[in-house]
Amino acid sequence: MKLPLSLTNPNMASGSGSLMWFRKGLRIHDNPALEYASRGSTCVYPLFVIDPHYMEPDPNAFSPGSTRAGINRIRFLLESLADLDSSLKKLGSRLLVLKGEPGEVLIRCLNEWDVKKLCFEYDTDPYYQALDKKVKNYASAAGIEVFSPVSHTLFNPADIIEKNGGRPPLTYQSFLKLAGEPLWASSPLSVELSSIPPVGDVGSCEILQVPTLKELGYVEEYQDEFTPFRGGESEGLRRLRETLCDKEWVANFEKPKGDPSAYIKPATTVLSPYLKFGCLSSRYFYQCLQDVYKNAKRHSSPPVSLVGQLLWRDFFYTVAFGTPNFDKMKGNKICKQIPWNDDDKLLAAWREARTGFPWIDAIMVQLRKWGWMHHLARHSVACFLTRGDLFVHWEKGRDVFERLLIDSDWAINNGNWLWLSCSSFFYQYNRIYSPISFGRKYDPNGNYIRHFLPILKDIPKEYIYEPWTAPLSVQTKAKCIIGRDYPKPVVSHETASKECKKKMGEAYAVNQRLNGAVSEEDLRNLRRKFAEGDEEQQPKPRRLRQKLIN
DNA sequence: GTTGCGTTGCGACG
DNA sequence: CGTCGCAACGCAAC
Repeated sequence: MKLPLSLTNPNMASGSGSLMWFRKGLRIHDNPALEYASRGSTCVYPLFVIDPHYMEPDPNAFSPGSTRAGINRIRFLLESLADLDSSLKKLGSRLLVLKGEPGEVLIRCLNEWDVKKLCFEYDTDPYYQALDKKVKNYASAAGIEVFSPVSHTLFNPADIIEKNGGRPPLTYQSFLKLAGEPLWASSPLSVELSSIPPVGDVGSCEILQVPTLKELGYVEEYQDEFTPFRGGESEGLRRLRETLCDKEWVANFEKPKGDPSAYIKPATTVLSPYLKFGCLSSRYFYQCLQDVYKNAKRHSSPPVSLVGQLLWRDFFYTVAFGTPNFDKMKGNKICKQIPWNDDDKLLAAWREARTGFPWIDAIMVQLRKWGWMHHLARHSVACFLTRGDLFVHWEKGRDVFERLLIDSDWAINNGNWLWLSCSSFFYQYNRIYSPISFGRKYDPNGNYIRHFLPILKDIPKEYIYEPWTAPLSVQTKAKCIIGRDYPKPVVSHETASKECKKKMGEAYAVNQRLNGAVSEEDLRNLRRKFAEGDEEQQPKPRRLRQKLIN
C-alpha cells in the first residue's frame, strides 16, 4: 500500500532520513532513539517488523498462540502497537508495519529507503545481540550512522560488569553497591515530544496496518477468560498514574508482604508487562517513585520497596548479560548442576493444572487465562515443580512461563527460575513452599481457588486446600468427587519434599566436591543413586528391578 | 578459617 | 501479629 502523499517527504532526494526501529521500547516518552531519529531529520520511518515465528499461529503449540508466545502476550503486543501507531499519528507520523524475518526486512528497508541514521534501543537479550550485530554491520558498511542507546534499564549492564572487574555481581547487595545512583536520577527525561518529521517515501515496500488477532490467523478462541490487562503506552501510563495516587501505599510498599491470592485487586502494581515491552520507561517510573519518597514521612527501601523492584530488574539484566548460557544449566558457570528428572507426565500435570493441589492448579489456571499472577504465586508453583516436590528441570518450567506470561522477560524469567530452583542466587533448599499451607495463610476460605477452579467451588473451606482428605459424603454434596471430577494429588507433599531435600543435599555435595565441574556421568551416577533410594522406600517387583539393572 | 547475612519457609508458641 | 527453633545453604567481608 502506498502512503498518502501528505505523509511523504517531497524533499527526499536532498533530505536526511532516519529509520526508527521499534522492538521493545514501544513508547513515545523517554525514548532517546526516537528523539535522536527525529532531531534534524527531514523524514523518519518508524518501523515495526512482525516476525511470523513470534506472531503467527502454531497449531502444534501446547496453548493457543504462536511458536514462541501465548495468545495473551501476542494480544498485548498488538494492543501496544496500535497504541503506538495512534500516538505517532498525533505527532504527524505513523507506524510502518512490515512482515518477515526482522534482519532481512531491516536490510531491505535500509537499501530502499532514504536512511542516513538507523536508531533503535540497545538490547542485551541474546536474540537481539545476534540480530543487531548483523544489522549494525550492514548499516555501517553502507555508511549509515547507527544510534543504539541504552534506555530499557536504569543502568547499562556493561558498565556495572566493567566496574566489577569484568564479572557480573552475583548478589543483590553487591549489585546495589556497584550501581549507586543512576546518572540521570535528577535530570529531566524527555517525556514529551511535540512532533516527529513526516514519513519518507517507502518505495515498493508493502506497508501493513497493525494487524488484529483475526488477521494474523487466530480464530475466535473458546477461552472464557482473557487477560484483564490491556497493552500499550497509554494504558501503562494510566496504570502508573493510578498507582501513584496512593502515595502512602507506594511509599510503604514491601514486596514480600503482598497477598498472592488477591486477584480482584492485585497486591502489586502489575506494571511488569508494560516495563517488559517498554510501554513504560523504567527510568520514568524510577523518577516518579523518587518524587513520592521525597514527599513522604518515611518509605521502604530496596530490596523490598518499589524502587527495589526496578533494581531487581536491572540486577537480573546485568547477570544475564554477563553470564554465558544464562538460560541453561549446562555450560552455565553460576548454575548448580543438579540431576533433575525428566518426567513429562509430572510436567504435563503441572502445566495443565491437574497436580491435584488446588493452590498450585489455581495458579496455573490464572497463568493460562491471565498471563499474569502474583510474584509469590509464581514462587509457589516454581518451587513445587522443581526442588520442592516434582524435581522436574527448571528449564521446563521456564519454557512454560516464557510462553504464557504477558510480562515474560528473558533475563528476569531465567533469573527467577535459577533462584527458585536453588540453582543460583539462592541456596536454602530446606525452605520449601507448602502447596497446602502457604496459600491458606493468605486466603483461608479459598476464594482464589474457587474462582480459578470452579469445580471446587462448593468444597468446604476445611478441605479446599487438600480436597482428597474430604469424606466422600462431603465430596458428593459438593458435586466434586476427587479422582473423578478433580485429580488426586500427583505426589504426597510430605514424602516428595523430604526426597527433594535429600536429593538437593547430595547434588550440592557433588557440586562442592568437584568445584562446579560436574560431568554428565556424575549426574548419571546421582540419578542412579536416587533411583536406588526410591526402591528402598517402595520396593519394586523383582521383574521390574531386574529391568532397571539391565 | 570464621562470621554475618541473605526480598518473600514452616510450624509452634505467645 | 511477632518471635523462635528447625536445619543449614553460599557468598562476601574480615
